[in-house]
Amino acid sequence: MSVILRLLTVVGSHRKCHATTLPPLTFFFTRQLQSFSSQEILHYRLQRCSSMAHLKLLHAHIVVLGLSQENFTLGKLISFAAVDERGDIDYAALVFNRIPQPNRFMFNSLIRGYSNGSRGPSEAIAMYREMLSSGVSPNEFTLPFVLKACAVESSHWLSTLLHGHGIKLGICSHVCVQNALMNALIGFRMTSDARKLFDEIDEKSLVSWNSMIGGYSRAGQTMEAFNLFRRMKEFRVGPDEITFVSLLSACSQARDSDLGMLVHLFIEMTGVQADLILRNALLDMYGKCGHLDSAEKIFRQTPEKNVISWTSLVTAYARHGCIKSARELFAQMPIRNAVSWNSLISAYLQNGQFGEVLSLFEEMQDSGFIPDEATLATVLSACAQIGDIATGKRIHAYACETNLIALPIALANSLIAMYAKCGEVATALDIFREVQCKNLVSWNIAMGCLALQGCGAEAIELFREMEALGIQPDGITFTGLLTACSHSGLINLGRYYFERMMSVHSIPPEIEHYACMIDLLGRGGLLEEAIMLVGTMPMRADIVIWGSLLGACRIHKFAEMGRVLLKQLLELLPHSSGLCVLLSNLYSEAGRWEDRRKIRKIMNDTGVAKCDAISYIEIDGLVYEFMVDDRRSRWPNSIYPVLDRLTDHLKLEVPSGTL
DNA sequence: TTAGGGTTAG
Repeated sequence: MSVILRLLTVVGSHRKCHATTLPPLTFFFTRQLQSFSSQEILHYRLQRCSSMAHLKLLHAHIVVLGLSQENFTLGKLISFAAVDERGDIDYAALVFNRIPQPNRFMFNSLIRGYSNGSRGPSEAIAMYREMLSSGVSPNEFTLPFVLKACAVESSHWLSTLLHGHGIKLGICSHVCVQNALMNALIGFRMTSDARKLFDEIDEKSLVSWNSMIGGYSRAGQTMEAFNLFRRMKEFRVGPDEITFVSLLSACSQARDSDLGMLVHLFIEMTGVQADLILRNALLDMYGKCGHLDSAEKIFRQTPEKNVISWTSLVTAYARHGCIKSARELFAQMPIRNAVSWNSLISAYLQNGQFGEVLSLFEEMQDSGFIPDEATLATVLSACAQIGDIATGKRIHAYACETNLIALPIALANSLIAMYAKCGEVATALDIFREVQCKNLVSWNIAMGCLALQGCGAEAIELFREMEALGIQPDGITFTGLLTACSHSGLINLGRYYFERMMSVHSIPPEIEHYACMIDLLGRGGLLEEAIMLVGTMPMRADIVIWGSLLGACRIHKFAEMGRVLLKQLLELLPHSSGLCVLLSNLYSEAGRWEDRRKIRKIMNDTGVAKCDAISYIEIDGLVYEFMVDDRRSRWPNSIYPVLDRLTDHLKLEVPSGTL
């Protein structure tokens, strides 16, 4: 039968080309064809369908042959339109909606199509509901697709309900249903529950192993992923290319090139076919781990690269300081998408080239690419850094236009940060209050920004609100809270929260928490307590800590203590420009010009350069960049008298020695 | 009578 069916294609093509003069062999098979019904031939052609145009032609045949009521035939038609990547789900739905009593196969095809689609999986769930209300019973083919839709929609309660349906229908023992339930839990980040389910699967398939290894990889649990990989051997299950992709992804996230290289070796030893996805995963692993030569080698050896191959290498260059190479490679890309643009744009953000971020954003739109949430969040971050509130507001308006119902939480958080850092604290708080599904990041941003803007009391109030709502804080929350205490001079409250952070919330203090506390104590004149705290730190004090301490010495006129501290530190960190500048300033204030000259000479001789601090100001929608003593001719002369007046005003307001 | 699940870039 299959031989004859294969030959049918030959007959079909001959009919097109040689309608009048068929060769004798083809003529023989044409006679054989007569033994098949028109319906059988149609089914065969539907199975071999190659495009929507082809499908529509076959649909016309169905109508002409009077088979419009044949559910089996229509099922095949719907299946192609709904499921095949060359299909059209709307066409499938159109046909489906004209069928008086659609069967289970048709429902399953549409649910599968919707769960794979880019328009969102809610239609898959709606179709499942319609299936139930039509009295059509789901089977083991139905549940995996609805569960997939649930995982994307984050409908944990719905997946629990479906689990119940599965038990009632007696299909939960099917390995595909179990894998789908496990994958839903992985999607909800309930990795340990997924593992329990995995352990309960009697006859695990390769997909079960790959799903769980992939789950650990996505959760950043690298060791668990590798432990499970080792156990595959005990169960006599051989890995495939998908197993290796998940393992490499785990290595990339952990920046563990040793493990990654072992996986590479294993791939070569097992002789698994390295397809494009696996090559891309290898490229990404080497790129993220900073092995640019190996990443380039894989890139060169990949014959048919896709946009992911190119973007992975652009990202690798950008993240390892080769921004010029990243830009050049980006220019050579034969195909780009929003992710490629975002990769380059965020590279400039990380590099502190905020003006370049904004011009690339313009270029991206001029090239016809639609910015997505990640683009907007990156550009908002640049706006926040340079105080470009005008562009920030334009992005806000754009985001509201394109997200008619609600702003995605990550974007809302970026907006809160942008407004707060640009000084519009009230607008930032309005957005924060309006966001329905705030996450911990939202609270941390709002609190941190209030603290930095000097609104310490408001930040502390926000923390109390958080506690009252039962939201568990993290280390970042406490950095904001302690900064708020420090900037408001609330020494006792700072001590209280620093202690509670460990005793109540079990959060071990990191170096930034110590820095806040030392700053708080130093500003309060409690130098001795601050120095003692440095002594109790489980990690080495960094330049920020010493800077806080030295700053306190300057404010409180402990000049001699500062100089002793600094000279000792300079022996430990001779190339620290920050320390050299601090010492130089201390000598200037004490009028010790010769010592100041010496330290400046050391800086010049040893190549310790003072980093130029760039400031930005936005006036009437234009962002101006300037440095200390910056008298470049492009600024209007009228700016200088204003700056001088501001400096005089500050000198009157701020205690001497702090300016 | 039709068929299914797991993987890569910002």
